[in-house]
Amino acid sequence: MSYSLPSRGRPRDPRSHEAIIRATAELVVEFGYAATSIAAVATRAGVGKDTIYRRWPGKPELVFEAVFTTTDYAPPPDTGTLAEDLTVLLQGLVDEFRAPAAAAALPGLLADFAADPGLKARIRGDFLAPSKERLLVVFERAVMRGEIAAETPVDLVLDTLAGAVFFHIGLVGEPADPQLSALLAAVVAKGIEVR
Amino acid sequence: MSYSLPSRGRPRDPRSHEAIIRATAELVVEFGYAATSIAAVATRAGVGKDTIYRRWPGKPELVFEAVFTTTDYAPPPDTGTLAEDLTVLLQGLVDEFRAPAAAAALPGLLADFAADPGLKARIRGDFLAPSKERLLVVFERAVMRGEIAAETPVDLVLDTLAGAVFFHIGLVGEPADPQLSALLAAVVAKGIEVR
Amino acid sequence: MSYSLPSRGRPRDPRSHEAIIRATAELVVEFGYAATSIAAVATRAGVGKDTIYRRWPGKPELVFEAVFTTTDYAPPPDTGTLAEDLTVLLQGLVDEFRAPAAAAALPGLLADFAADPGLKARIRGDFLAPSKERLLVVFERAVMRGEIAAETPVDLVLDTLAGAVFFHIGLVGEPADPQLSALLAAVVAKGIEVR
Amino acid sequence: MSYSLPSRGRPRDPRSHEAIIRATAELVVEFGYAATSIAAVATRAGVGKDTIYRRWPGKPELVFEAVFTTTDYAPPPDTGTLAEDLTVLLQGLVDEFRAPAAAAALPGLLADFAADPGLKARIRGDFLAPSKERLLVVFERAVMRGEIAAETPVDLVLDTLAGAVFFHIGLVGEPADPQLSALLAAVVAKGIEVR
DNA sequence: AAATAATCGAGACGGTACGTCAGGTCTTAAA
DNA sequence: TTTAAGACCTGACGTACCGTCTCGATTATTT
Repeated sequence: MSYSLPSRGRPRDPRSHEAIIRATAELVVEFGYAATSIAAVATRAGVGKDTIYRRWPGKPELVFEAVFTTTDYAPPPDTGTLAEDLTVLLQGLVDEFRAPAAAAALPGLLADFAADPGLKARIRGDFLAPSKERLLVVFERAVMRGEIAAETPVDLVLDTLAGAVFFHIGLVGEPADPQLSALLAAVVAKGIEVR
Repeated sequence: MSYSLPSRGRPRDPRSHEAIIRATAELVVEFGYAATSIAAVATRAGVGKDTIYRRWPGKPELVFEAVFTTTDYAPPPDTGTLAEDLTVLLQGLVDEFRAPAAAAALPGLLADFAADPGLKARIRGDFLAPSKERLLVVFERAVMRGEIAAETPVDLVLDTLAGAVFFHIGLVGEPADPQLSALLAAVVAKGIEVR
Repeated sequence: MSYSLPSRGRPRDPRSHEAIIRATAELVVEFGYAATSIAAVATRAGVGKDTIYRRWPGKPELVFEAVFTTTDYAPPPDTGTLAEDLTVLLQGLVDEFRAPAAAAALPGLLADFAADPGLKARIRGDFLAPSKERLLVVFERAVMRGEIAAETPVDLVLDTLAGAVFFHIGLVGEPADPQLSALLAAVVAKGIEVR
Repeated sequence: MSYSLPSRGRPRDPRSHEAIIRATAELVVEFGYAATSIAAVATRAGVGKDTIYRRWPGKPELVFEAVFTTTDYAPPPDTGTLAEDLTVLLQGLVDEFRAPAAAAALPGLLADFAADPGLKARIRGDFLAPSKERLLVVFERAVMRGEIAAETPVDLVLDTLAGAVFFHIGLVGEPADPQLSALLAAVVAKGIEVR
């Protein structure tokens, strides 16, 4: 996610970018999303505030990038059954939501995205896009195996999976349950299977 | 949810209480959760700020009460099948989440609750308690009918249902789909049925 | 200085009056004039705020009475010479200004009196009246002794004496100088003597 | 009186400084010292509150600077006699105390300075310093002329003059008497003269 | 080499909201 | 009618962030 592209003049220092991202992630973990101010990020990164605003429109976009840099380019799971594929996929979501920075940032971050009309449209794109691609492949294979119908609503299933994990982990703050992914995957898989 | 109970001295004016609640709900609908300030609520309610702080510890608690005064004491559905019971129950959640004030407040409200350790513990209690009671009854009947196992995890199912609706409606902002409740209920019901 | 006179119903409890005066004097000494609030006085006196407002119009009047209850009905000095009479009179002023409660209250008290048109007119009356009476007698005797002219401006001399003591003691906070009264009296006496 | 001296970053806008000073002086004249709030100053000056707090620690320091910007660098009077020198000097004090802003601000200002231990020490320095320098020169000349003793207590005389004027003009609010300076100067001069 | 231009850290700028506190009035039940 | 208690509205307090701006200085590209 990049936000500008100048050409002449002094080029932007990439070390600033990195320092800002790191400072943001640290502060979010230490103090939470709401208590993380741009000014504090600038101070910790040893950077001027403008250097931040020059690169990101605001806190939501900055924190999003700082927290989700570990964009997983993991290949879609292919275990042979829908339930196990979903388990792997869900475990990825769980891991993502349970990462310290993400866990600390997600509720406030999603709230800020939802509150801004321009950002709201990007929740599905920015937050869920990687998972959706993998889910699509998983579904394709499941359709070919005859496990689910071709018209199974991907978005709704994805919202359900993400919503369940977000609510269970991010909001309610349930302790880590190693069987969560398998349990949820089993329910959903069985729920959408044709027979 | 009440926050005080004095006895001597001038009693608190219930009209202030009501005016504050109404003003809060209006402002949340008009400007959103984040842009609703205590001072603005006080002004619109024709009330001093202290009168608000005397009754509620802060914005989250105030908005929660203002938005969820319509605590539904609806009886648990009893249609005869789990899927239909869940459909009714889910429709209640959808209606609740789609109410103007709730839709405007929920993301920010849940974020503020999640950010405060003291409030986080109350998300399950305050937000989900009514639904959980009804779901428990629905599950009891389903167990008696032999549709689901006795040990079906109520909390996880509830988090899934609420999370799905919150993500789909509240965050992503999908347009109203009259079949959403039925679809989701069918998937989950089938997913947790014993056979 | 009394501010009200009811007649029917429950009579006012004189112990409240005393408790309020004492609490006021204590708080002024402990925290200063500005930091002494009516609410704090009420709490320490074990009294409701209205009981205070029913007897005094506001903080300035209350503190004035609390701090200057020791209204000195001392007779005018009569030592035989103007300089010595003035020394005694001045020592009275110095003692009054150096009393803990008065020292703590005077600057703020005079400021509040000066800021209110209604009270400003009473500075000369309430604060300086007792001293003026005694100074008048002292002057009469000095005139008869031929030390000063008959038309010596009493008010101006009194303002000078009071102003000097207030500035030196109350504002600048000079440490106690036992010779201050004599020194100042000598200067002024010599300054206004006819020869 | 300056309160900060940074070097890096955007320099402070001198127009803000000027606008704040002017707004302060205006408000003090219009509404009095106590009724002049920092917020009101900020609004009238078209300035944020922080811009004020960045330059002055609080209202007393701000008002002091706003009211006494006309620091008189007038040379010490040199008329040939102590009494006339004092008359000129006193007339300067009278003019200063009778200036609209000063008259409106002085009682409250001095009270706030006296109430704060840190500021109290500065009354003699900030308020009286210019007059003291001139009085010292006047006294030196008077000593050389043999009018007064070398050890005449400058501070006490200054407190007396300032206190007299402050009490007579500032507190009691006596109307303008063109002969006041001469009268007071005559008394004090005669009072401290050696013969 | 000189001019142009965008960057950098720093921090001032006008706003807005925060949560607390004081002032002075009003309202209860009890005396 | 007073009392203690305490709620009420108003408005000021001093702090913290917001996102923009202005400074001198630095580092590129363009002339």
